[in-house]
Amino acid sequence: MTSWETSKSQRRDDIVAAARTLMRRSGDAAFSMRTLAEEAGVSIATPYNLFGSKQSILLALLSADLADYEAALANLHADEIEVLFQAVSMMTATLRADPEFYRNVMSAVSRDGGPEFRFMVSGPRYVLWKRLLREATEADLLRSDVDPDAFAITVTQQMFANVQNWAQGQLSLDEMDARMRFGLALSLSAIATRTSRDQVLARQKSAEALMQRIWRSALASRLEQGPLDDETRAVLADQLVHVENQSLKESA
Amino acid sequence: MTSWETSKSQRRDDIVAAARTLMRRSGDAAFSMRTLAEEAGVSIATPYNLFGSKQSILLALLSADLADYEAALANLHADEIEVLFQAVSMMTATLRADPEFYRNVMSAVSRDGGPEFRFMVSGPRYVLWKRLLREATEADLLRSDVDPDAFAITVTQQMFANVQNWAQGQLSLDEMDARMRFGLALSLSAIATRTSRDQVLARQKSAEALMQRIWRSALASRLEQGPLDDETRAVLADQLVHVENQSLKESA
DNA sequence: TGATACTTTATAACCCGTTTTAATCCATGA
DNA sequence: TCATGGATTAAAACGGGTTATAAAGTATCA
Repeated sequence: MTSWETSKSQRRDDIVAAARTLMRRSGDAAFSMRTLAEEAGVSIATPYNLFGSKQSILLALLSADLADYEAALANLHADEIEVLFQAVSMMTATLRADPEFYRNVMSAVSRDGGPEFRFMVSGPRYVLWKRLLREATEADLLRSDVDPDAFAITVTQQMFANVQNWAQGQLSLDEMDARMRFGLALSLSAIATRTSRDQVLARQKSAEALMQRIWRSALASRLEQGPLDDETRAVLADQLVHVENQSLKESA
Repeated sequence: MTSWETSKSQRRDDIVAAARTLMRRSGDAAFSMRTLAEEAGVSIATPYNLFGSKQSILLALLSADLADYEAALANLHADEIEVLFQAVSMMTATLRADPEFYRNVMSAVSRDGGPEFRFMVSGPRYVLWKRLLREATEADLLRSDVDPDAFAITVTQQMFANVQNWAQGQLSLDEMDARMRFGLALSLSAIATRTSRDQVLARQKSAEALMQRIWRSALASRLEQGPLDDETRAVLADQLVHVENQSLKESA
């Protein structure tokens, strides 16, 4: 590596570090390319020379963490069905470790998020889930009479949609976790074998109970803020989905 | 309605019509608030006075068509499981009637798409699906031992994610349709009753075959463009998901 | 050391969505 | 007919992402 290249990669690192700082400090509101350049001690043109665009910079932030996530996932020791649910747990744990940061990065990236975003974030995850599901099938815990690609796509899409919904403030982290578990268990229960059926159904029931508990407590805290007018009550009754969303908006 | 109010609603209509024209003419690239104002023969400030923001205008475009969709859905006569799949067909048909328009509007709206978007587009659809699923349950075509809210959320989320993926250019309309059918059938098969099990499984198999056919033809057309280098081949092998996406990008 | 080649810099510009300001229009009611 | 008052207008401005330009800087090689 020539000295030019080191100073270039140094600058890249500076910019990514500055982006992290800004994102963590006060969200994507404070994250303009001009403030980023200032924070990194660099001119406004440099980030464009080195990264090309704002979303590339944000993608660089995500990529590092996602690599950590996958590495940790490789070290799990459990039966092949449990690993699937642990993958969910780890995703939630990753997000919970620094929620504002991830929320800001993910929603910022997916706002502009062209195909690049999908390709870099969703793509690798699809490969990962496909592998996990194949391993479960090989262990005779999932039936093999359903197209593995189709199944993996469905599952991955569900996970991804949930994370995105969380990032956009439509779900609490807890509800995201519960939805992912429920959706996963539901899908799995459609192709579970005799060996794994009970295990999967138990997972499904527990995720279901978790969701119900979350809804009840969201509703309760909504009631504490004051009585419901009729319109709000109707919305809540029909659209429990939005309970979290609304309390989130009001607290913002 | 006073004469002021008629001229106001006239202006609203002009603006929405101009937005339709611009969207259909050349996509969201041509859709700036300044060109919109010009097209509508109105000052830049007026759209803000009447609608408040760009996304409100786009939402107004979507809302009318979604209302049509739901109205048409109310007139279906089929057994309660078939209606679910017909709802998918009708969604696809709606989008196919004017793909560029819907793609542009949806991706533009969901790009800026704050919670408003979700609330107005996804919310009513959730209510709709929940009703359809309840009717199927009451007809003893779905088991009732799974929380209907949780189930409806999962299904709606899947449908919505698929439409969004299509709007963002990651899926062909055909693949979106196939994915929706497959995901729906898979979820239903987890809670199908003895009466409906065969029907649902047949749907699942046919959607699966549909997806495979789409992948094969996408791969074939990709091969016609020239031989695959190793890297591309690896991506395609592991990530069939992106076949459509890539050919879409290249043809753009 | 000095010339070369490449990068970064400063700066201005462009278009975007949005907001603000004061001026202007014009239907309404006296 | 004319004053009133709300709606629309023109125009400028703000901060945003991004790009273009020429000047300044700096590592490499002769």
